[in-house]
Amino acid sequence: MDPKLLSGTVDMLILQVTLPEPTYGYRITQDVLKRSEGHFQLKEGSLYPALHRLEREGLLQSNWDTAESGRRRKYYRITAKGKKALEKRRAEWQDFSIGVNGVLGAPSHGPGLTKQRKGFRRSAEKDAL
Amino acid sequence: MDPKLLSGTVDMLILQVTLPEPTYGYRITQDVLKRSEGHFQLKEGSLYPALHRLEREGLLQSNWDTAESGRRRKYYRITAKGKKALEKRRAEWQDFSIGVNGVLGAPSHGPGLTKQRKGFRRSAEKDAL
DNA sequence: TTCAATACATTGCTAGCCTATGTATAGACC
DNA sequence: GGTCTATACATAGGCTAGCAATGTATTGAA
Repeated sequence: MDPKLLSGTVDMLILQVTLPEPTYGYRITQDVLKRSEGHFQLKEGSLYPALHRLEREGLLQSNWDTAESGRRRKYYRITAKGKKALEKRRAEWQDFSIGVNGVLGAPSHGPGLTKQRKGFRRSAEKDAL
Repeated sequence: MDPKLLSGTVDMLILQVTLPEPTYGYRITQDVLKRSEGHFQLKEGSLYPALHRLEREGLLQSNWDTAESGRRRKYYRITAKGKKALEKRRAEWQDFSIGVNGVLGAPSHGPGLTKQRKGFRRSAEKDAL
């Protein structure tokens, strides 16, 4: 997987997985790996700077806690501002995805995609492939 | 549109639009803009370096020509190597797209992420292809 | 005690998209 | 002629963010 592709989606992915409940860095990597069907292996060098960035921007809040196992973990929870930002980024992703698939001449589908355009993409498919 | 998202797809998009017939820089920007439903405005500062890069890598070949209009244009055509690379990048894009949509979750009935559940997912990625 | 997994963090590198800027021509309009 | 817009190619410099490499530390199993 070309790491360049991931660029710009990492924040969205992180916000998304913090949505159901507060979680912590290491678990986020496992979550993303699993939920992406093994496609994304979020590296520490990307994850932790991203978490710090998101907290700095007020999209996440954190607190240290110690699990029963005895391990210290920094739990992150999404803020109201973070939820709004997530909404926006999801919408951007939809647009982006539609755009790319439009150029590729492929149909675009995705979660929560409710605005399939009518007759969009007509010219694209005749010369695709 | 967050420019970061585009990162890593520009080459693929360019290769794709050169597939049907040799074309030139300015036209590529117009093509991409149109075929993406106005979502992508490929900037010169991204386009021309990308074209040079692709040529350097042997995925495109170019030649100067003068159109009937009298304008000098640099026409790019895709090479065999370029076609292979395009195939690969298309496949990568598919994987990537599936991965992101997997993390974002299943289509929510009634768009919005407020009614997110855990343990969704299965149906989302099937039709993402 | 040795190793893997868990857990957080930073430094420095690199790639690539963009803004800004530059050059030049064609065609339209006044 | 003069001016404006669209067309057409190109580069320099800045910024961002993902990554590899590295460091620290704990838990639990072999």
